[in-house]
Amino acid sequence: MAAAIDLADKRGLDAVSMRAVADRVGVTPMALYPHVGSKAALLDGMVTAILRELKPPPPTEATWQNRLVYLARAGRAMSRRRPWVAMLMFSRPSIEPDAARVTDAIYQALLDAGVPDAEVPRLERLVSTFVLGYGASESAGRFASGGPDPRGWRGQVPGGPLAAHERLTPRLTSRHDWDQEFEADLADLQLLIEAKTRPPRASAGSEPAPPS
Amino acid sequence: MAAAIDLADKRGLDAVSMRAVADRVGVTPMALYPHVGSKAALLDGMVTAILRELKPPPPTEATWQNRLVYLARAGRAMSRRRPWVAMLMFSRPSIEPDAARVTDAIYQALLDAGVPDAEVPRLERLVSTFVLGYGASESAGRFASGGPDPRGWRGQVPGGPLAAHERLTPRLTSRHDWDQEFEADLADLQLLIEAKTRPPRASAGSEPAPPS
DNA sequence: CTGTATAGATCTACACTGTAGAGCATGCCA
DNA sequence: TGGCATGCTCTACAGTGTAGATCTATACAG
Repeated sequence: MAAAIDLADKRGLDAVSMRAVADRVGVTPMALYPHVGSKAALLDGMVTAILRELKPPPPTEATWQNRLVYLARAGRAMSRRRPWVAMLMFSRPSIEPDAARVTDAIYQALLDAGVPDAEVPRLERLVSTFVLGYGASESAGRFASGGPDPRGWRGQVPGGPLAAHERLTPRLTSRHDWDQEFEADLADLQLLIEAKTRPPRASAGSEPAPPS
Repeated sequence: MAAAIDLADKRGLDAVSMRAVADRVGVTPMALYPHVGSKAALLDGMVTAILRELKPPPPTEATWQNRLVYLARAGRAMSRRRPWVAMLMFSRPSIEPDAARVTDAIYQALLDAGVPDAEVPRLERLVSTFVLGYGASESAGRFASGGPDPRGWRGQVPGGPLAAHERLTPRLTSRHDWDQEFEADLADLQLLIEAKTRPPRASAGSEPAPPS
């Protein structure tokens, strides 16, 4: 497992092949199979190992905000250190024991915040999905801005000009600080959580039907 | 492109190989290269095509809430119809023209909601990252619950029992409605956006929401 | 009508992938 | 000493993306 992780860190996830891992362990590819089962299981084991080395949740005495922010930052840090984990984690059930450990910490923070029990699991998924999505976007290239050259959206678009883009141009051309954005997002999510500590109310309004 | 998408729809993304696509087009694998450049470019082209077939944003007369919800639902619907797109989209810069079209619609909705210009791009990414993450989690298996059998987290965990899980057991064992959860998440994000329509404050005080 | 240029498809080949199946060596227990 | 299980190795197969050279059919100049 360690060999596989090291390989992914140094030469990318694509370089993690049975043969490469076996070589690094000093063994024949087929020797791995009794131990890891399959390539998919190997990738699974890699995230499990990473998840396990995620530092224990912060002490209970800290405020729930601090604990939540700590966990979120830890998640993002993990995904920056290993740009390959985020994508893998999307394909792993979040129920497995190691993931459940950190899930539980988030549950706890939300409970301490005063979120009603019925809302806790959903909000946990909301938060963790966002953190994971942010990490994946960063490391897989979705957030790649290409610098201050807005050639992408300025290219002619069939449906006419992009009004909002035009208006926001100054905001879009300046280079971006992704750390800062993440922190701002966390603050907003915190806000959202605080809003849920008050009794829930029904939403209003009629919405257009979604496309099938 | 259509052949590749059809293949992915019917036999999964892994079945999309140069040879398979070429076969379906009635041509030799190498004949594709002058047209698509590479396998990576082919996958890129697939999402581009999907993005392009995403219905045009709803009419401007609708409320911003309706437009936002419409777009979010459309995104999720897309990721349910083609379970392979969400993961691919994480590795595609969101700047490209086709993506920019829907990005612009979200910008517009946020602007109409009264979100200050400086916050709009970030909030757009917050929302779209979540929607994409939700879709990816659903279709790649992260949200796989395994039904009402909580064997996963109930398995012995080295660091002691999972207190919050224990407390939330009744909420966790019941089967889940992911449509409903998505809607609830959207409502929450809407709430968050409304909170940002008030002038941005430097500190993080928590004020109850005044009536609109 | 002929000759040639050119765009596009093809064929072959290479290095590589995950893994099934058979064979082989070593250590433990009777 | 024999039997046996465990763990490793070897070979092989069907598949991958794609570089390089070759072939073919079409369009156009004379």
